[in-house]
Amino acid sequence: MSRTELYGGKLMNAVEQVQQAIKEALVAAIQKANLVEDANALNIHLEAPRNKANGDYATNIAMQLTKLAKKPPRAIAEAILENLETEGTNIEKIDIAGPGFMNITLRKDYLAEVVATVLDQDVNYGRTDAGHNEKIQVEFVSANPTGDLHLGHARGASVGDSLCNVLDFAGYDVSREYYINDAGNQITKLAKSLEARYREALGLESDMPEDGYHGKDIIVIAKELSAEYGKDVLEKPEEERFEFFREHGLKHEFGKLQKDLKDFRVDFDVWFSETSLYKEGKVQTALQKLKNNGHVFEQDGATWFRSTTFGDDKDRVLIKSDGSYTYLTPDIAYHEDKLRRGFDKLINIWGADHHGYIPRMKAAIEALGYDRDVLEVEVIQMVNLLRNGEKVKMSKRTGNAVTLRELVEEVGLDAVRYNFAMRAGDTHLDFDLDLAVKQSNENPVYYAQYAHARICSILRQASEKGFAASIDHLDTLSSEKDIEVLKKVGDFPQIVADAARVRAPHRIANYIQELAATFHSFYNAEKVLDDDNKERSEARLALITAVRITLANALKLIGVSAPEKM
RNA sequence: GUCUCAGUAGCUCAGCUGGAUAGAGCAACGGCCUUCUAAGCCGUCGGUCGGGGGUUCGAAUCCCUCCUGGGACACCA
Repeated sequence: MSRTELYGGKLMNAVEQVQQAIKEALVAAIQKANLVEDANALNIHLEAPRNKANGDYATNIAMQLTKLAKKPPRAIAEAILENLETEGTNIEKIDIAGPGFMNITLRKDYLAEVVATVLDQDVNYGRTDAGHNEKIQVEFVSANPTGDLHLGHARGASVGDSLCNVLDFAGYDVSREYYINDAGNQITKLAKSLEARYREALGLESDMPEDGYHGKDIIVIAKELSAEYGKDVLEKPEEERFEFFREHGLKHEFGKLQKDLKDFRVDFDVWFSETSLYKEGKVQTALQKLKNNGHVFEQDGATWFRSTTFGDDKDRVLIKSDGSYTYLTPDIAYHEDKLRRGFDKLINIWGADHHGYIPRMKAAIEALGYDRDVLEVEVIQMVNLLRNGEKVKMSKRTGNAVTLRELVEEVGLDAVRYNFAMRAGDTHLDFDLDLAVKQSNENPVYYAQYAHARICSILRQASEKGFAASIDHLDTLSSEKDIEVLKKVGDFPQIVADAARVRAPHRIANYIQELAATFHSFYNAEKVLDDDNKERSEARLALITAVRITLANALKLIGVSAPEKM
C-alpha cells in the first residue's frame, strides 16, 4: 500500500504533503544508491524529534537498512544523502546524527499553507480516506432493557461513540448498532419484578423475586402503570398478566434507555432486536449451520458447541437440558446475521466482565466458516467512582448503582464525555467526582474549551476593530509560536487516521490537550490584533480560526461541545 | 488453579511501526494581568518505566520468568 493511496492526494494538507514529498525523495535516493532491490516496498518512518535541535523530522531508515544493504548505518545515510534530490521537498538541510539518524530541517514558509487548507475544508478538516471505505460495524452499549444505564455503560457509550466518530472521519464506512436483549430470562425477571412493584404501588402484598431487578426505575414505572391501569390487570390470567408486564416493562425501559443515550450525544444506526432473531428463524438457521459443519454434540441431555476445536477452554452449551437456549445461541445467530450483512470488520465493545466470552464467540465465528479475526473485541474496563477520595460502593442488585443520568446531572455532560474519552478503554479508570465537577484548571475539559472560547472572543473583537481573517499574507506567520501552532494544526488528519487504525479514540483527547496548550502558549507570547500591523493581524486571525476549526472538529469527535463563551 | 488486562514522577495518566537526554496535568515552590478571557502562561523540583533474564546497533515498547493489583473462568445474561 503506497502512501499516496493511503492518504489520497486531494485530502492532504501542507504538512502531509511535505511529509510525503520527503518520503518519496528518500525512496528515490535509496533506489538510486542501489541500497536495496525495491525501495518502493520500504515503509519510511518520519518522526518529529523531541529535541528541536534534531530538526523538524528524523528518519531511522539508514539504521533499518543495515541488514538489507549490509553496510553500517552511517555509510547508508551518506549514500542516501549523496543521491537525494531535495527539489520540491522544502528540505533546508539534512544532518546525519548519532548512530545513523537523518535529521531533516525544513524551510518554514510552506507551513502557512496549512491555514488555507483548514479554512477551506472547515468542518471537514481532518477528514481523510485512510479507511478506504472499509465497512465496519460497531456494536456497543447493548445494555439489557431491564434497568437504568450505569457508570460502566456510560464509559462504553462514550468510547464507542467516539470510536465511531473517529472511524467515520478517517474514511471508514461505519454502522453503529445496539443489540437489544429483549428475549430470554432477564425479560421474564423484568416482568415479574414489575408485577411485584405494581402490586406494591396499589398497596397490595407482593413477592419481589430475590433475583429480580431492584432498581428505583422499576418502582417509578410501576407507579405510572398502576395509576393508568389499576387493579383490573391483576385479575387477568397469568399468561396475559405476564405479557402485559413484559410488554410495558420493555417499552418503558427501552424508551428511557434510548432517551438517555440521545441526551448523552450517542446515536445508533441500528437497534437490533434479539426477539427478531427468533421470529425470523435465524437462531435455528445458525444452529443448523453449526450442526452441518460438525461442531455440535449431545451430552447429558443438552446440546453443546464443541468450541474447544477453535481454541476455547471448554465446550459450551447451546440448548440446556430444559430445552431453552443459553445466551450464547442467539448471540451466535446475531453475529452470523452481522456477517451476512457484508461487514468487513465487526467491532464489539464489551465490558470487562464479558472478557471470558471472547474465545467462544470467535470460535463460533470460525465454526460458521468465517475468519475469526473479522471480530475485534474492545474491552472496556471497570470504572471506580470516587467521592471525597473514597470509592463509592455500587451494587446493581440492590439498585444503588450510580446511573448515567445522575452522573450527567451532577458532573455535566461535557465533563463526563471528556473524562471517559481521555483514557484508553482497556485501562482501569478512577472517576473522581470532585475533580470532574470542579470548574477549574484541574479539570482538563475546561482547558480545551477555554482555548476555543478565547479564540471566539478574539474573533468577536476583531470584527469590531475592522480586522478580517485573510490568507493573503501568511508569510507573516514566522515567529516560533506561529510555527508551533501551524505544525500542531497540520498534525490533525494524521492523528485521526492513526486513532482510527488502532481503535484508540483517547488519542483525540490527548491531541486536543496538546493543541490547546500550543494555542494558550501562543496566546501569551504573541498578540493577534495589532493596530500597527494589519497584515500580520489578519494572517493571525486566519491562523487562530484554523485552530478554532481544528479544536471544534476534534471536540466533536469525542462528543464534547465547543463553547464560544465561558 | 487457568486465562486475561494492567504496574511509568508524591497523585492521575500519555508514550505511535522498538529510536537520540522517558513526557503532560495535578500537587509543591518561584515569577507573569494599565495590553485580544489569569478556567491562561513561564520557570524550578520530581523517574531503578514492578523485579530479573533474553532478542537487538538500540527496549517503557518484543519474548521468557517472577512479584503485585483488577477482571473473567455457568446448562446466568
